[in-house]
Amino acid sequence: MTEQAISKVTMDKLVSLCKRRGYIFPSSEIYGGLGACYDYGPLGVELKNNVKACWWKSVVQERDDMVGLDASILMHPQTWVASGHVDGFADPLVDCKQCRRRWRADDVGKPLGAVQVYDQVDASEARADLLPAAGQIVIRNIKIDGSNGAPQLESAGLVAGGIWLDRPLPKSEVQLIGDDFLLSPGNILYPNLRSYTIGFPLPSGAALGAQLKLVFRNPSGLLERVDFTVQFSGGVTKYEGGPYCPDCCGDLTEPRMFNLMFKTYVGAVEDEAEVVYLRPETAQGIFVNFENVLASTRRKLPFGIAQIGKAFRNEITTGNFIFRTREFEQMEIEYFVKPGSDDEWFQRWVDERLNWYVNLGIRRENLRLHQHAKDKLAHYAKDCTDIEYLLPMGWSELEGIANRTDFDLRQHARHSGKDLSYYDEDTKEHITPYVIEPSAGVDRSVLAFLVDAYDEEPDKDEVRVVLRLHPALAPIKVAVLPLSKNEKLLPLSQEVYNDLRRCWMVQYDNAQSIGRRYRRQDEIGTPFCVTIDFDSLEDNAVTIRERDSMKQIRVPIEALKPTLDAKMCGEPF
RNA sequence: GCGGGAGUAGCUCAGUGGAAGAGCCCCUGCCUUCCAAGCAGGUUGUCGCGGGUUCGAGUCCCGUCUCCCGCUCCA
Repeated sequence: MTEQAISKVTMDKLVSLCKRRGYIFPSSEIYGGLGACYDYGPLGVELKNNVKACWWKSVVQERDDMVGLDASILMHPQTWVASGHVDGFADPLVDCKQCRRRWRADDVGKPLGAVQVYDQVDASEARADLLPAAGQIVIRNIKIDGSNGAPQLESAGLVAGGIWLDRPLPKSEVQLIGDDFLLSPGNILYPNLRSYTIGFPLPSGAALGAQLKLVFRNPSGLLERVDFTVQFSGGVTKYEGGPYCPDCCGDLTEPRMFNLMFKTYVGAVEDEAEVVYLRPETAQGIFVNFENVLASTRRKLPFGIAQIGKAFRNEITTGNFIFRTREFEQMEIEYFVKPGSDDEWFQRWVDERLNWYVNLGIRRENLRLHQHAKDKLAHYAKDCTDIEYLLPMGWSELEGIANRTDFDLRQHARHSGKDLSYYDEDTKEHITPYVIEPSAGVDRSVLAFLVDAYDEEPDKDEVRVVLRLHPALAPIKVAVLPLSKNEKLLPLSQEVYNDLRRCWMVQYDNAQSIGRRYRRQDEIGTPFCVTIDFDSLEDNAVTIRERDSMKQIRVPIEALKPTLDAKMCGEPF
């Protein structure tokens, strides 16, 4: 069922439906659009508001330990210095000239340093005990520039070369895997005070002055490359610099800076005005208000602050409809806990948040948790688990739950000079709380709810398209449909419509055939249709038709509201 | 930014240098009866933009803009 359902929905179909029915439009479309910006149409804004309302209800209204906040988008510029965004949120990027892949300059490693080539190695210096263990360095290749080195490499001579790494690597993590000419168990690893020399036989054809490339995997699993010139006198060779493409070891372009924070100016005269940023995350608005909330609401640990709001990131690469946009909306919680209880609360929030999606109708098998490897964590995080959804283009992150430790509060205390500690009355001491941050994307959630709800089923020669949205999320809860446009049905239909619309978003539609109107409501996800027919004029009863099963029940008009209410709260149809 | 794809009706798309089209959608009318029904009508186009070639360009050439997908990161 799942595989089938997923295979039915494609981004193209969904994008088309969204535009056709008024969920989501490309931004500024009459001017040709603006990349990666979208506008929520009449139905989209309802869905999005419902998603936010369900979240707010779940994490604020129904909890004792949470309060809300709505901080401004523009904040004091120092905020972003303290948070690390000014320094750390500008990505220098490089492109590989060979394979065209793009990398963060940080990720491609730093130059290895000098290379020495020896003309002779005394076998007694071999330190086989240092060759070892877990696989981190892999020497994969050595080439002679300007030729396809292979023929010359077949008869490796007795001469040995060495690579001198400026960055020493732990011995226990060093492994030389020599499945080609380069390495054999006899290869030599010289430990040095601050570096290693890895010995290897030079190809016999490598003449004095030959240009060599050494390519190997570094501890992160990325390729690194050293270019050097053979000098049999034992001297230090020329070092070509780097780094190189971690994927193919091709040459990279110069790093280019991309600032991921949108800048703007406070003050009407631009060149005298102060630079401020559009916030790249809502979280900092919570941290800077920690003391205000604490003082005004008399909270005790553990407690949390929830916020929904726009955030802006000048992404280099956007795309995938509303999944990755430069302007987006977040639903964030900063949940403050006593240090030591952070691991437990972290897990509780992961469970809590996962259940939220499931309770709103997303199939569990289309969700998964992804725990970040410790060495991939952001600088502020001790732990991080993503909630991922199986979108048509693959598993994609909807929400990240991070253990941010006390990093943010300490940073803001330091930069602002204010005391952001919490007085623990149990232990009579001041502590800086740890914080668990469940941070969800509104737009991504909307997309996931739409994708998961989208269904097609055969209907004679046609296909019935249904958005099986949870009633709490559906933009229109009820459609009121007179069976025909006959005037006699009008007064009662209007009466029912006007009564219901005081409770829910209701649509009135008398155009075209009843079947067509049902299908239209199915396609926009309306869970219930109420039909007024000629019998209604006599018996004061109407028909409720349910979206998913297309089943119908007849109820007295006076029982209509409570019946619909019960059905929307999950009573079986 | 690099690579690929695409711009023709609200949507999906066809269109061979010679009158801008189809299906769906939408709207109006008829119908006393329940799942995109039928019948009769109807609206909707700077063919992305600007040049050029040509008697004639949606079609060929050049330029340009925009959007989509992938590559990095993240909500």
